[in-house]
Amino acid sequence: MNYWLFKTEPGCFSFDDLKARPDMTEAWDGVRNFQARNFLRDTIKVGDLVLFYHSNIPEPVVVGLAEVVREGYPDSTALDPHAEHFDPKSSPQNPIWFMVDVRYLEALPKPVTLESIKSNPLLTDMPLVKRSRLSIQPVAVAEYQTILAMGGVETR
DNA sequence: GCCAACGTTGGC
DNA sequence: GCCAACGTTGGC
Repeated sequence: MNYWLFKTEPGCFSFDDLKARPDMTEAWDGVRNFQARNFLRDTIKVGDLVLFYHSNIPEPVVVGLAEVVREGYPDSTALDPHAEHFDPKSSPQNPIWFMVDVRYLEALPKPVTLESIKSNPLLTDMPLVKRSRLSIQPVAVAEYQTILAMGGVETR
């Protein structure tokens, strides 16, 4: 079991969008960064838990939790010439880009802002804090638990 | 909307 | 294989 932080721009695909369509597939397309791709293709497994993060807004924030329900498979938008993120170097025989499917779990009672993450000494090693632009990031167990506690989630 | 950080591309 | 140019991300 591993923990992750997935970034999205809520104007593009928000946590509420995921909640509204819990059985949706192919939602997580368009990741075009090799490090993130490697996580999607090789490391992320069914049952892994995801912190859902909204970026590129006035107050960036972790809004909720999701669960991986399908492991890495080829990103169809890379193969579609009409898609925004089409990559001509990708092909069905040799797909370059991958995505996973996630399912809505729950919203954090108290969303955890980037500001509060940055000011927590327990979280200084997170890629998020080190100003990485990585859109798919691993999260340590202790970091995950810290953020859940900050978010007001009762740990069982 | 600005701009710093940083990943990618391509000329050499 | 270096590195300058360029494009994108994302906080502010």
